[in-house]
Amino acid sequence: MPELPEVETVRRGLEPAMTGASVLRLDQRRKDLRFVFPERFRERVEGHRVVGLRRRAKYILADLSSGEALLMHLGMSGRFRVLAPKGGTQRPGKFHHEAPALEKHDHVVFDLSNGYRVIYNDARRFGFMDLIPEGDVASSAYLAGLGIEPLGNALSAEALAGLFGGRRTPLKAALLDQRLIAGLGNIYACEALFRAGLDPCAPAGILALPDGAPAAKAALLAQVIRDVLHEALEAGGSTLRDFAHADGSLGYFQHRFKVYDREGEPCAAPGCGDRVQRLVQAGRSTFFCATCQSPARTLGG
DNA sequence: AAGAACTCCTGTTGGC
DNA sequence: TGCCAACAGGAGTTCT
Repeated sequence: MPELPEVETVRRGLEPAMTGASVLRLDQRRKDLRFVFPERFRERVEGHRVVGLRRRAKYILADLSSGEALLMHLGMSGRFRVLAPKGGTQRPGKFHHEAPALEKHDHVVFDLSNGYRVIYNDARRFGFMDLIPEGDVASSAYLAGLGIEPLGNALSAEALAGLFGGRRTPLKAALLDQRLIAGLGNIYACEALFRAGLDPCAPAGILALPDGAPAAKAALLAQVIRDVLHEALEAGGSTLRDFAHADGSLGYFQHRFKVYDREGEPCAAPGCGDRVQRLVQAGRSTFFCATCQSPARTLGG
């Protein structure tokens, strides 16, 4: 499920349960997810406090008092359930004795000193976890090559032109390339291109002028990427109130996508009248409106 | 060396 | 109802 807004929503949901609490017990219920768990995983986590919870791109990082960071990636189907302690959060050490039985694909269980229980569930097991010394996190193979965070000021017209300039790979593929922009996935790549009126098949290099300066559509694309991510974050955040029962997908279904997964439906643009089409790029479905995102409009903007 | 194809795994959906 | 193929929000590796 997770692209950047979903991962950030999950991080915020985990925060009250994990930040400041110690991991009393870690139950690792199989030897691997996408990769084998780190050596002595349980021993290296148990007894240590979660000093902070961060996010980089689609990774969640729990900084531990041991000096290591627990790095977690949700892959395609990873999700967390957060079970509140019986009697509320003001009763440290009280466990939810009536915790429901574990479910299929529950792979890791964290029991925390504040009574919360956090369960990682991942049917497809494309997710993974690792432990990395704090000082090596930024230079780790996971994070070192990641591109810019798309939520902040780093995503500017100039940045887009610099990253995409000269590339002949399709715009859609460039948006999915985590080495360029870190955090976009298939949904928001489709949605952003629709909002910007850009042809997913157009070469990424059109965002830069011949002299390398950003084209007008680079500013537009940067803006709509930020917009669509912020809107998705708000949709996720709106459900955070009862995140104690969250499964990570909360907020997700509230989104109303303009093109994603809407093949054959009318284009959402007023007066357009065309229908959303689907094509496959680099093995992934691209949804778009051939009228609103025509090559002519793409070049014109 | 860029870009596309293939790969991991399981669950869901849609067609017949 | 069963059966089977296609597809799924990610991303590393392997090909051309």
